[in-house]
Amino acid sequence: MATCSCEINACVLCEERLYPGLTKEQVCQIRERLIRELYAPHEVLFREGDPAVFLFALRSGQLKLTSSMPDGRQQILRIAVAGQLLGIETFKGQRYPFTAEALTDVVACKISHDDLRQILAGSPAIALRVIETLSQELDQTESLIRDLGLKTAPEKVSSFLLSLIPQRGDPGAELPLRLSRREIAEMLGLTEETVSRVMADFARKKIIGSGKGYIRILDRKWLEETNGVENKASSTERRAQSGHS
Amino acid sequence: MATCSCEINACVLCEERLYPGLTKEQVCQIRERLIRELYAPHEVLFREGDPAVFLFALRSGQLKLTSSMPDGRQQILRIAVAGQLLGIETFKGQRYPFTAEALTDVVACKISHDDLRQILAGSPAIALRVIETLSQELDQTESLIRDLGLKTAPEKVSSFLLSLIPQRGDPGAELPLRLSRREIAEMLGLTEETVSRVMADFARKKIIGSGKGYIRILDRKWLEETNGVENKASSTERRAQSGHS
DNA sequence: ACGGGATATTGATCTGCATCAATATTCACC
DNA sequence: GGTGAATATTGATGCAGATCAATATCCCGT
Repeated sequence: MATCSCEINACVLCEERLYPGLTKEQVCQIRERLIRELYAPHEVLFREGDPAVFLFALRSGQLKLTSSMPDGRQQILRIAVAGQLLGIETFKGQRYPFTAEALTDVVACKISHDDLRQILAGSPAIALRVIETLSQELDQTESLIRDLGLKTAPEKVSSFLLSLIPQRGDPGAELPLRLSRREIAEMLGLTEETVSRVMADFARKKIIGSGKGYIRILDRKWLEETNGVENKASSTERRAQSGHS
Repeated sequence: MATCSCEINACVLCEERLYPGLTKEQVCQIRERLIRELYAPHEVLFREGDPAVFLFALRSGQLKLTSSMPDGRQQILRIAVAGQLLGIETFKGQRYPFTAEALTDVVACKISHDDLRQILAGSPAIALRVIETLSQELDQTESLIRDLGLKTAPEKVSSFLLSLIPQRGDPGAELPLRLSRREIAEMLGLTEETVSRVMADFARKKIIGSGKGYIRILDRKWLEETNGVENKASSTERRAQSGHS
């Protein structure tokens, strides 16, 4: 039949335009393999070490992906945003390598590995889309490595703050901050005290304005210089500004 | 025609069995888009910030992927091994996000983004293969984040040493060590002095034996405990504070 | 509006690793 | 096999950020 009741499942895997060569029937067959799920903030989609049965296509909202050590130390690997595919690291693996926890209300489509594999085998357009998503995730992850491996605490925080700025939209507007100090610390490899101190310092210097649950970037240029990634022209005297003693 | 002279280009993208639905002619057409290249140790395939024209499929050898800050601080993002695809992060991007430098003799197949896109659009088997590779790279990168973000120097070095052990083969054998102390440090977010000290300490404790250009794992279990990933209650169980959220 | 737990700020001190420094070893090349 | 440059080891000292500690503030349910 030409219609089915699966529209509610709309996500990165089920937009009709991704299947140019397929009939509506076939598209519906694909869609029926997807299970739409809703999660509230703090809900866990899956835990590190669990058998990896499903993948998740994130339709809306944000997740944090964390890995922890037996003694309780925890690291945020990445913040997943709408459009990304979760758990693809287990494409050939057995267990989820991280815990996925909702930061906001989340809508996600769940699908089994085997089903995804079949869909990919039959639809190059979807496969391309997945490759693009994975590329983006890899890029995002590599950026975090840069931050963790060679930046000082203020540089890390600058980097983090800059990452909050949306590509489109007013950069001077209030930006929602969904992570606690502890979570920011867990992302940047710092302690919450250090994050708090650095952000207080930034606020004192009028680099940012901070309220509860949001921040406002007041001096983006300063952050971009402090975060260290930008222009290589002023490389020589750069290090002077880092600590004020 | 049924034969062409492109066999020399064999790599992850050009194994015939990956194109089950295609004729030999078509496979040869794909292969002709690939350019095989050879690199000696220390040769650079491309530099961070260069316009990203080509992707590289690594056929044999190892590469280090590095990113550096204007003041010279440098971070190894990942060691790429045979089978991986390089520069896919730029699938939609403009510039390489890292420098790729050969650690060993390297054979790689070079291909333009557009050509790869066409191949992927026409061959789901290849696309699946690329997805698997990307998954592996993402997993590898996430592991490094764990090391960088929440491990101490000895834990980092343990982690690194364990990563040298091949899946198959005698774990007690001499393992080739292609990275200098400085490079190990650049990978783990340490200094070369610290790496040297930790490794000297490990050698003193008979955890490893070290010679020129190789190391030998003498006490793998100890490393696995020290690296912290497995269950370890021996040293500090008092820190575990069951704080969920 | 109140009380109590979670989260954040701020201060004082400690420490793991960086930094600075001085050899020691290996390697490349003639 | 000797000479110098790159790499590695080892020691001494310093500091950024962790840790410990004491409020302060927010948040939510009743």
